[in-house]
Parts: sequence; C-alpha cells; structure tokens
Amino acid sequence: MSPTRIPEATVARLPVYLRALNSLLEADTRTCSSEELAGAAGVNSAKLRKDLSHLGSYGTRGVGYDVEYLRYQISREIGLTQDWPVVIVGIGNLGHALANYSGFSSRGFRTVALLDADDSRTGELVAGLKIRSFGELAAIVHEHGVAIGVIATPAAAAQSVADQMVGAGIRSILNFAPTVLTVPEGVDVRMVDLSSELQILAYHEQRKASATADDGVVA
Amino acid sequence: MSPTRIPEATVARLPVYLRALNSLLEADTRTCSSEELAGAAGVNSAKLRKDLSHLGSYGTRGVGYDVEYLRYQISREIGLTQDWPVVIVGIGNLGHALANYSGFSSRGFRTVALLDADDSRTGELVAGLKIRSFGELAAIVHEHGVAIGVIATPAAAAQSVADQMVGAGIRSILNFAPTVLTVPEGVDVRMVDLSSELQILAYHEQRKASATADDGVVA
DNA sequence: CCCGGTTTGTTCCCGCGTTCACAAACTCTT
DNA sequence: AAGAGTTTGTGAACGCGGGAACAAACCGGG
Repeated sequence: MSPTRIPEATVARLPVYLRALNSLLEADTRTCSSEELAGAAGVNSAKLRKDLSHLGSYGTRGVGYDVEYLRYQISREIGLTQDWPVVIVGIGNLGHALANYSGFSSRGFRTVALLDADDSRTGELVAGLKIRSFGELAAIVHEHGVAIGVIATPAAAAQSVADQMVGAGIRSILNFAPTVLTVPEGVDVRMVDLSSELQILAYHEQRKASATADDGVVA
Repeated sequence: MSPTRIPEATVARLPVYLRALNSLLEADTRTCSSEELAGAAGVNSAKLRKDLSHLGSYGTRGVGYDVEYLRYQISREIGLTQDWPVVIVGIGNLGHALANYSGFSSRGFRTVALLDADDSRTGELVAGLKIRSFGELAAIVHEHGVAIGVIATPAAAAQSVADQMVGAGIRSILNFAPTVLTVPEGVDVRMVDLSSELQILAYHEQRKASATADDGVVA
C-alpha cells in the first residue's frame, strides 16, 4: 500500500540481489549480513543497504537479513510472485536460444508462444513449443493476457513487429534487434544490444593498450 | 595524441550513433543536423552535440555533420578501425547464436575460435568455424593476440572460464552467464543479463498495472 | 538490569550526467 | 559586403546516484 517510487538504478540491481540470495539458499544459509550479500552481488555494502531500505525495513540490526524472507520480499516487489506470460517473435538463432534459456522460463515467466514471420517454419518444435504464424499475435496476446513481448527478429522487421505488439496490447518490449524502436508513451522498451557491448569493450581495450604503450615510453 | 577522457555514458552511446550514421549512409544522406541524428538515435539533440564535442569539433555550424566523416571519426575513437580477434567460449544455444550474429563478425570484430568444454563436440562446424577444445584457449589467445573473450557457458562454469581467460592474457570479457565474475584489476567485464532485463520490465509492468487500477478506482 | 559488540537504516556530501539557453560561426541572399 | 537565418559547441543550473560515516536498534553475557 506504499507505492513509494524506487530509483531506477536500484530496480536494475534487485534481480542481481535475488540471484545472490538464491545462491545462498542453495548453500543452506539462513541469515546473511549486508556485507556478505553485497560481496555475492558484487556491489558496495552501503549501496546494498540503501537499495533494500527502499523496499522497507526487512533486516534486523545486529543480526542481518533472513535470506528466505528477503528473497520473498524482493520477488514480490519485482512482481515475480505473479505469472508473466511472454511471447517471443523471431525464431532465428537468437530466438531459439532465448526460448531455451532457463531465465526466461524460470519462476514468474512463462513463454506461451513462439512466432515467426516465415510461415514455412510454422509447426516446427522449439523448446517444447510449436512455432506459430506471426499473424496469430493478437489472438495469443488476448487469450493469455500477454503483457511482455520479446523481439529477436532482424533489424529491418523490428519496428513493424513492435507496432503490432503495441497494437495487440503489449506494453513492455525486450528488444534484441539492433535498431531503435519508436513506441507510444506508456510502453516500455529495453534494448539489449550485443554489438554495442562489444564496441564498448573495444574502446576501453584500445585505451588500455595505448596507456601501457605510453608507460613503456616513459619507463 | 589527445587522450582526453570520454565520459562513460557517452562511450555507451557512441555505438548507437554509429549505427544511426550507417543507416543514413545507406539512404545516401551526405549531411545531417544534430536534430536528425539525435532522432535516429533516440536521444536528445543537446546530449548528442555534447557527446560529439568530447571527440572534437567535427561539425560545421549552420550546416551540420558530414555523415561519412563523422562515422569515420567515431569508428576511430571506439577503435573499430583496427582488428579485434574474439573467442567465444560455451557453444550452447546462446553461443551458437552469438557465433552467427552479424554484429560479432562485423567490421572491426572477427571471431577466431569457438571453444567448448564438452570435447565430444570438438570438430562440429558452427558458423563456418570448427568447435575446438577449451584446453586450446591459451594457445589461441597467444597466436591471434586475442584481447576480448565472450563467455556463454552455464553459470557454474563461468568463473573458471574467466580465470583461465585472464590467465591467458585476455583483458576484456563479455559475460552472458548469469553470475557475478570476480577478476583482477585492469580487466574489464561487461555483463549482459537476459533474465534481469525481463525482471526489470516486469517491475515496471506491475507498477503500470497497479497505477491504472488506482485510476479505475478514482474514476 | 546494564553494558559491550554488532549490524542495519539514514544523513550528508560529492561528483557525474542531463538539459536549457545562448554565443559563436557558417551559408545564402540581396 | 552586410544582414538574416541556421546550426554547432559550451557554460551554467539542476537532479540523481554513490560512498563514507554515524546514530539507532538488536543480541548476549554478567
């Protein structure tokens, strides 16, 4: 009942904390301090405590956090305690990988359909689901109450797919196609840009190389 | 000769600008304003201009930017004018997709080897390359001067793979395994976390849903 | 009951990034 | 040649996020 806004940076870290907590649970750890959890999540302990404080006071001073209880609270905050039906559009190499990816079919998320524009692939079995025609998108979204769509098509098709997703009622899109999507207000798009990540690494690598070269000159 | 530090946020956007410029070039656009380019890249025009100003003064007031010239300057700044050999470790569904992904074999980057710990897959042909044994990592890195490694293994194997990559001399890692990697100082790791992205979308979707529900009560 | 040890939740401060707004600089027309 | 119209590059203000440091709260022993 307290819809206090959680900072975007904190939201982005909650899934990391959740995974760290799952690891701790598998090791039968019942309680943990902010220091331990921060270590497992790869962040500063002060940052962790501040992040968690945005959700409420779920720790005990002098003791730490109850692993299972905290995990439940974070899950609930993210919304993983409810069911999220997902459709994946574009069953090429990447779409195929996503369909099989455990993180996509894990607790909370459920892939309800795989769609592809190439009707010659309709019926093909991938990750236990039959590929269906892209034309069925609206019907599937309506039937299952799909709110999240994943785009794994070539760049050229992505905007058109996004438009039809929005038209069908989808309001959150995870985009793997290397192109900027334009969507109406109220629709969220998160872009996962594989080649950008590589380029960013290359930039830093180049700087490191030239830095050591400079050192060499100096030394 | 001017190793002026470029803000991290700017570096992350340069690949996006680069792609927008490529699109413009394909449409035979010779010149563009900051407004146009910003539109194509999905950012504010002031932000774009400030970003570009960190690279130098490559525009002309009253005119705009020469598309090809700007593209070259950004490419050079990122380091795409040189050759970056890359190894991919873990040829499961995702590794398979990455090997075939054009962004990984595009100008600047070159996949020189696909490695997998499962030796029964050695020799299998993927994206025109034969899968090789993970044990060959050090030799391959040395032979080709590989500086960038991609991890697409299960989470359990990722840290060990990272350790051996670092040991072999790799200093930049792109990690797709859902686990936090610990590496020595001087080594860069970028994490691409597919399930986190979904969870972040779910959080916002949940908030949107409850917000409209509130509206409904009010209205 | 009281006191020392421990750990959370929070306050304060600093630096980065974003945005507005404008001066500087270029083109084109008259 | 001069002025009107454009567009870049940048100075300044603002807000968000990160980190250190500390007060508040809890546990256990005597």
